Amino acid sequence: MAEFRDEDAKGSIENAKDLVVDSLAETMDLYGVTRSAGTLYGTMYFEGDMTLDEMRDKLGMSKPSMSTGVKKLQDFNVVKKTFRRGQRKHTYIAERDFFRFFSNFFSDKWEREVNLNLEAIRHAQEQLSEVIASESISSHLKEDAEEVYQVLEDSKPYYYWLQRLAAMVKSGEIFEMIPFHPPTKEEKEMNEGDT
Amino acid sequence: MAEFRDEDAKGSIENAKDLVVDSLAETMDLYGVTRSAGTLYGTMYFEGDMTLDEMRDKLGMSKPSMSTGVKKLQDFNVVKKTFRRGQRKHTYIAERDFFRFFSNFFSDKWEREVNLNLEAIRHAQEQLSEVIASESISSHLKEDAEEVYQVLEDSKPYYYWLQRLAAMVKSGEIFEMIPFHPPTKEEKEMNEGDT
DNA sequence: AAAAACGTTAAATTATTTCTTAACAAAATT
DNA sequence: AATTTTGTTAAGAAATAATTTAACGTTTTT
Repeated sequence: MAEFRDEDAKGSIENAKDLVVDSLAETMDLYGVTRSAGTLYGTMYFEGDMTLDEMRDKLGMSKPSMSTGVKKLQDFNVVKKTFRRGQRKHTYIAERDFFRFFSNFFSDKWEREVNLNLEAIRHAQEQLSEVIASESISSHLKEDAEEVYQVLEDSKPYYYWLQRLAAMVKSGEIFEMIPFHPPTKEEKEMNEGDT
Repeated sequence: MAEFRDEDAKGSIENAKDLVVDSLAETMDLYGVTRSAGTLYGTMYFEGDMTLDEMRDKLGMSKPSMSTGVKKLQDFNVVKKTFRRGQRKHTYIAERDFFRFFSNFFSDKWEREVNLNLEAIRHAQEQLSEVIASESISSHLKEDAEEVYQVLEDSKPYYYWLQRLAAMVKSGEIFEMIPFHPPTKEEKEMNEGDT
């Protein structure tokens, strides 16, 4: 009989973890990470370091899927390879500090955004400059080119700002700047709709 | 002859815009927005307000695609319906201020992340509490439940912090806090690899 | 009021992505 | 050195997602 209750309790604990794993997966889905990668991350979040075989057993998926999933999560900088003494298989560990998760994930994305777009803008402005400089082109078109040039020029401050933000997030400076605190009354109320 | 140069110039301008449209689309792809929605946004960014038919003509896609694409972008709060006087067709306009784009896009996502996960945590902790409170369960399992409970509890400060960040981004406070400035020497160097 | 135009929804097709099984390459053990 | 064991790559199958055509309801114009 006690045996039976223990089985129930075990299920309850697993169930509780699954609730959170699912919401972590949905969160990552929000940012364009596939649900299965998100589920893998969530699982590793609770299980600590794991081998590919352990992941496969836990998730009931194939080993190549685990391999590619881990790789993807490594690309996002939220999973790292670890050493487990006397363990032949590779082990991997998920970033369990969500502040660092945030930092790694978004600073990377934002840096890529900045580089990507500033480069596109540079090339675009080069082309536009040719049109603007050319003598044998109608003034109407030149004005068009100038207008587009200016629109691009005006967008640069945003990218410089984002670059700063990314740096501050990467360094952790942002976490000093915006301290965390116990939730205010309003914040608590926002999450007490359906008790 | 001048006619011909003008055609070239027109192509150059379109080409320059396309470069940036593509990088905007790739950027949005980075955050999980489909490329075609990103392309649509980029197009609207340069064209100003547009009707569905104008989008269809510009992108060479079907009207329902434009309709659903616009709807998606409205969900992200980066496109709004506008009034164009004496125009029967609906018109839509893209958010052209990237600061506001950032603000609308991320504050929404982050709020959803917070609500989603705090709710999951609340439910999970309820379940775990039952296990912890129960008399007829082995102490080993109770410890497990308590450990998981604590892990969840420890993650809450992150969500409260994210909630604050989202609020500051939404209100624009963050843009005062992290001012934008001309790029520093290092920042410029980062984007002058291939001139 | 009838006809036309517009936007959305539904159904079907197409394309893309994800996942698995199978084959391979690399590493470690015996 | 030979044999396992492990991880990744390749190819095929399955599942998802995106796109289009067609149909519908609504609004606007005449």
